[in-house]
Amino acid sequence: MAKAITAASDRMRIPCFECALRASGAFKPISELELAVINEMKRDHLVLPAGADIIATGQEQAELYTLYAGWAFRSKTLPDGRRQILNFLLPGDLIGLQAAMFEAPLYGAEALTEVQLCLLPRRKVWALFENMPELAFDLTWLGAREESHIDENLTSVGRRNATERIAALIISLYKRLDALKLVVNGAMPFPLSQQHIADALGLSLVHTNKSLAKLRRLGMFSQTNGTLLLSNPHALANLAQYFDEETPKRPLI
Amino acid sequence: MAKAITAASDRMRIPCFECALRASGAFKPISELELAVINEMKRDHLVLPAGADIIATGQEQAELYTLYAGWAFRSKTLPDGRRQILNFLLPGDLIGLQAAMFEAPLYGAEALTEVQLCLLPRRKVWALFENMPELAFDLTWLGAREESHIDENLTSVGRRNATERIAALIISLYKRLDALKLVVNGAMPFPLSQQHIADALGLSLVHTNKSLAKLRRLGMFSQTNGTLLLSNPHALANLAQYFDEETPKRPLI
DNA sequence: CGCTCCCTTGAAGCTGTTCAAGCGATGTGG
DNA sequence: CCACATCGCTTGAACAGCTTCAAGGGAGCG
Repeated sequence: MAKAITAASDRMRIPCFECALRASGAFKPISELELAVINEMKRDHLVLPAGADIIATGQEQAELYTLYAGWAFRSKTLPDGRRQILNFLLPGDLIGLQAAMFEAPLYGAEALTEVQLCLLPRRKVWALFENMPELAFDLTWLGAREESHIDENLTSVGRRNATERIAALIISLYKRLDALKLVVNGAMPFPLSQQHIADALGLSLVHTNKSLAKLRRLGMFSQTNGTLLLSNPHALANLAQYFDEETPKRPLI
Repeated sequence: MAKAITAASDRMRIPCFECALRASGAFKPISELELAVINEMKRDHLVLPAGADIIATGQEQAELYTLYAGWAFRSKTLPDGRRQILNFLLPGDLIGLQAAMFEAPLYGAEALTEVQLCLLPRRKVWALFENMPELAFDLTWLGAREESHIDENLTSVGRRNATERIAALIISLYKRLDALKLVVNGAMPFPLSQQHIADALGLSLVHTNKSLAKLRRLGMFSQTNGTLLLSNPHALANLAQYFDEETPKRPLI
């Protein structure tokens, strides 16, 4: 599946008019003009291998990206090395809006699988606000949506116990993937390692492993190399007390 | 200090030209035109008592507010009643941007002290994007700033122990209040109850109490009716491994 | 073959929760 | 003006959820 990566990043040319992601139908319809502006703004199409830094914490002047394919995550690391994963990023998600607004990002973003990124230069963001209010609004909308995901994460880590946290994480990913038409018969791609889950949920690796095993024993789901099969999403949502709906038809920039 | 509140909300008239908050000098300079537009947009100036709902979870079509005076917080509650405070809001902060973008808010916002609010009708938000890109940009900027606060909270709750969490919370409030010129000789207003702290940090009330006592015993700070006196902010920041800087000169809408 | 990465399992111990009780300040109605 | 309720803070004690330490196993790869 993973193609050979020679340099740190490969480049491809994919005009926004031929965007496979948009063709999935999961996104808000868009006018010809808006599409042309986005295409104009997109400077590059990058391919990065799993584990690559998309935004590094030290870095100045981080760019803005749209995740075109693959999974990524944002994280924050304390001086002594403790790491917290803030949220996971799926196709269509914006990466680096916060970083583009400030001088230096306060977090890092990393590719979790091989990813493809649409590069939207940060110095063109302002032009969007000046010339294309619809798209500027969409940008803000996507920022608000990301915030709502972190809100949910924070409630999980603050108020749910280990098994509930894992259940909530899986359900929320399931709903997001489902909206992207990436769930087939209850089976979803699941490239997270147990360490990723632990880092996202504020748990130790060992306890994450045991809680996952417990949920499997309960018959909630099964896993086979990179795929997770949800037998009963409803039961899992109940266990997690998770009832947020994924917002329908979001914009894609 | 607290004036008598007769109805659920009192109304006042404060034109943005006479904004005491802006006069504090903590905010980004603004053009005459922008100020006029904000003044035009501001429909009302509300006074709500402590404990009042600013945004209720069920509510549709929540409005957008700027907190003019007092403290508030956003929170999320699970079906079984467990509550997580997501972040605290101080003067100059926007309330309800996320809610204004979606149909229904996914969280609640509540006054923690008596508050004064500038009401910015949500149906005028779009006009801002169309006519005043500078202000629309500022709106997005403020959204990104709020997200960075939640990022920090999430890292606390996920990866810091009880005393570190409390230390980090106090330091971050201290820095924000300091930027607003609300700290006098290391003394800051501190209206949070221990229950608020517990709900914000994912701790039980009892353990919050004991951890607070420990920090006081360590000589980190002292509390006297609604005021917290920080003896050594640097030591507290070290203990929390908290080193984020409050971004200088933010916009005020 | 040996290395690394990820997952798994057992055991011990600590951090934080839950239960329980009491205290002082504030407010209210008889 | 006192009796009584409420609210926020405090403290002790028992328990449990989660962490840490330790060890081992399987799959993929040079």
